[in-house]
Amino acid sequence: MPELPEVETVRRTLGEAVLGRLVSRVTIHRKDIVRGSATTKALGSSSTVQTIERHGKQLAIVTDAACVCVHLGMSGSLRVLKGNQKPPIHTHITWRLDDGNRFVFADPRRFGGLWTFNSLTTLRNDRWSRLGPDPPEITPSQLHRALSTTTRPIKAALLDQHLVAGLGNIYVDEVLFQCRLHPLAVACDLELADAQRLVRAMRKILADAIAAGGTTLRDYVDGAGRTGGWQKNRQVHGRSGQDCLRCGSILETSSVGGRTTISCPTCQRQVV
DNA sequence: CCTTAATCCTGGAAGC
DNA sequence: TGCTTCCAGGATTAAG
Repeated sequence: MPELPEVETVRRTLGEAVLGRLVSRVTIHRKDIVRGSATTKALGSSSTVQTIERHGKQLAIVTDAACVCVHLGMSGSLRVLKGNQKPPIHTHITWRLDDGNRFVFADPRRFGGLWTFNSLTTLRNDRWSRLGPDPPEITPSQLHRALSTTTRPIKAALLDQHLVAGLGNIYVDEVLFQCRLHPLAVACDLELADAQRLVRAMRKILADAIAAGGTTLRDYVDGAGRTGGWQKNRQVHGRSGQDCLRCGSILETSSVGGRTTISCPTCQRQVV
């Protein structure tokens, strides 16, 4: 379930433990989780961690000799292990640091993965260039223009990482509820004012969720192993059949873009 | 070019 | 209690 706030929280918490550290050894437990060159060198062995970057839901662990793009998918995690701390189940890659600690990539469902690049520039040019802007960066007119190109439901469009990067199923439902927009509203029928409201809501909700350390429904923990706290702020996700907190109607479940969707039939506006 | 649907995978929950 | 079935979902791929 890692969406932008969870991935950003991982970026920050992992960074606290690994920035400036030398990677003394990399162990590949499962090779097919790595796309591109799956050598320990390409994964950062014998190099120093310089920065961890994020675009949308993806991270880049950048050393002075390697650049590893990490996508957590649905169940992936990047965690620091102190001392002899036991690695989580389904740990696929282990990085050992010069301070004796380790950090690991684990992913039970293997929807995530690692992609190796020569540099952050190459990653940005070859991979991240296909993603839309992050919600904090996108302008209302940019979003309006992106939405104008598709007849898909607004929810499907917002989940498309090529238009705007970082939203997943949980936050997109929350954003649409906040904006009083129905998930099935046709994207290209929305007006600039709708895009303005969407941008404002995305920024607010994602910023609040980052401040709360992300949302933990079941498995998610940050780089230090801590759970998030934003789940208690959800207005619609996971509340099917319960009262709308705004108007009291019963929240309904549907499937939009193949995803379970919760919305209020009364106060979320259907457009065409 | 566009869209939607199937697919990958495991573990937890629900059903029998 | 223990087995089976279903479901969760991000992104890619195939199909319509």
